[in-house]
Amino acid sequence: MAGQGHSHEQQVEAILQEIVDRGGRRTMSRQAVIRVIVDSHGHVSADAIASQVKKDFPSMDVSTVYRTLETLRDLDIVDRVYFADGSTVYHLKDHQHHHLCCEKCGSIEELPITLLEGVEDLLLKEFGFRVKQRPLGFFGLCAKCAQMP
Amino acid sequence: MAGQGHSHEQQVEAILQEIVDRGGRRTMSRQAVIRVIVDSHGHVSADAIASQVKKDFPSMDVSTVYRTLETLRDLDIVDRVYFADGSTVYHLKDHQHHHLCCEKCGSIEELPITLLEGVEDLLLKEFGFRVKQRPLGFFGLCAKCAQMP
DNA sequence: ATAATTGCAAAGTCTTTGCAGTTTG
DNA sequence: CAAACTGCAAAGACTTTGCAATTAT
Repeated sequence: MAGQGHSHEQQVEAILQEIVDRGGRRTMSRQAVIRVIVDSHGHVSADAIASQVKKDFPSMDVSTVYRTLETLRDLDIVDRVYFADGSTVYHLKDHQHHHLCCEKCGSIEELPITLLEGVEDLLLKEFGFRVKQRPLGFFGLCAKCAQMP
Repeated sequence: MAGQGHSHEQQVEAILQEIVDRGGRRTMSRQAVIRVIVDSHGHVSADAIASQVKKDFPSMDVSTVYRTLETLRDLDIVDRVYFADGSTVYHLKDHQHHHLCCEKCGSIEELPITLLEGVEDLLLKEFGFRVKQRPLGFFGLCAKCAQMP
């Protein structure tokens, strides 16, 4: 499994290893994509990954990024999240959390996935609805931007 | 189908009137689109609106649906919501609520928008983050589907 | 060797836009 | 009549896919 509190380098390594273990192959493209995801603290768009990777491998095509992303999702290593503002980001699955997304400065702060546990319990007790845990993005103004109008 | 027909009729009328009041024009296309939104209990995709409307007005183009939707959003009558499963729906703004979306049977249940007030207060007090109210969709299994596995 | 993977080009969604003709006020 | 609105076609953003060439094992 992907390592917990180790260096990013090791984490990339662990994920590549997991791909290999499951019959996939170790390639530069995959390494590059995984590196960006790991480095990015857990929330990047496909496009951001592509541009980032192209700095080192200009020949890399977006389709390869999407295919790598698909592979990582199939392996349950990466999760695709659709935010309430319509944007789409990818992040490591062992790094689940909600987000505070500032609409003004674009900053993204992470929040424990447990934040909504109370609400989820209520939905179960009250409606019998079993929520499937999904990282959510709350949009609004961060502390800084809320102060200076 | 004809149960609430009349009150819906009036609601459509009111919205058309509001468009006119603000300088817009009363057209059949708009009336048809608005009718579908009003009838649909508050959550329809652009595509669903288009197919619905085309039953009566086969010549209606999707672009007109999108433009009408844009107009209604500009007038703050309709809201566009991006759900966490990647789907996009439109609903009347005066009818704000969260949703319980069953991944199995596709049912959508409405919840008071106040559901997350506690969480929002916490985010404000704890992080100084001012959440902009947005209807969210919680995905999972509804009571019925949760029982029969 | 041989099966997985990639780059490229093309296609598929969903949504928006330019334009010329039509309709509303 | 003038401005607003519509249909149609085309384009744009984002994502997926077919295929021949490349690469990892």
